[in-house]
Amino acid sequence: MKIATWNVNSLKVRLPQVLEWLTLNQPDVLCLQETKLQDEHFPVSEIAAAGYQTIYSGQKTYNGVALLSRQPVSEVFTGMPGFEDPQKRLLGGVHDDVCVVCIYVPNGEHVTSEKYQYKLRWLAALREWLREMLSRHRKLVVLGDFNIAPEDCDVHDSKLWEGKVLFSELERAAFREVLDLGFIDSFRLFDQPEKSFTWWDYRMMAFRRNMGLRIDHILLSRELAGMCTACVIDKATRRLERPSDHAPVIVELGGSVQEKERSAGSEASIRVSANEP
DNA sequence: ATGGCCTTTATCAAAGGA
Repeated sequence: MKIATWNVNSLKVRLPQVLEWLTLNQPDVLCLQETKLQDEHFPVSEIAAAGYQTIYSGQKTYNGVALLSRQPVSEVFTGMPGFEDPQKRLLGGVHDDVCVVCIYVPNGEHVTSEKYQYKLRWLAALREWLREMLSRHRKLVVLGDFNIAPEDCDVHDSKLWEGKVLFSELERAAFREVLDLGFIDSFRLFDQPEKSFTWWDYRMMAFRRNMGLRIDHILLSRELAGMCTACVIDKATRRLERPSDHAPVIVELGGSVQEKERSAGSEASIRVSANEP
């Protein structure tokens, strides 16, 4: 099972890239953020033509999240119960037996901004809600644009970013508190290239100079982490003409013991048949 | 050097993103 997240920075602009990306990567689930579309304008039929069902929660101009999937999603939810928020930043549901939560954490603007306080409130509400979700779903994935670089190695220049929004202590502490509920940062389950990032500013030739941050994440419950066989950042998509400023992140699941044995068995049988005269 | 770019909006300048 392949699950991915991508902040597209306007689905209207990026729709051709999204359709191309689906064809190329064949994910089971793709979560989108910053669709910036009201629900009545969501391109349901174009995405259906590519073989994907959709759930979405959008608004005019800002925010907006969506979940594209091969199989239908059940138990669909939008927003967090008990946290009234006109900004459309969260949705999810159960795909196969995996509960998927797609999030677009507030940016925060600046550490002295009222929007920063909103970001911290939003993250506290997320933590408490996820605590409850974990008690109900052993297979839970929380993915999206967290707008937080968790560690020094997730920032191209940690001295420069010290204390700044996206890397401030309070944001990083909030991220750790979510992990402490029992989530694993899938990207760090594997050896990764040095200076791996998911976002690069459009300005300053930041992408060419790899001046980025790793702020898009895929967090897995322990049970899913045990099945995870890969997590990669799709940097190639950031190189396209007229790109989003974020690159997609992809996890591969299904590495349970049974799955591994099954795939090892089929490889062996292929090898045997290939050796036959 | 405190900007640079991109997207949106009852555009043509300003806000927001990160």
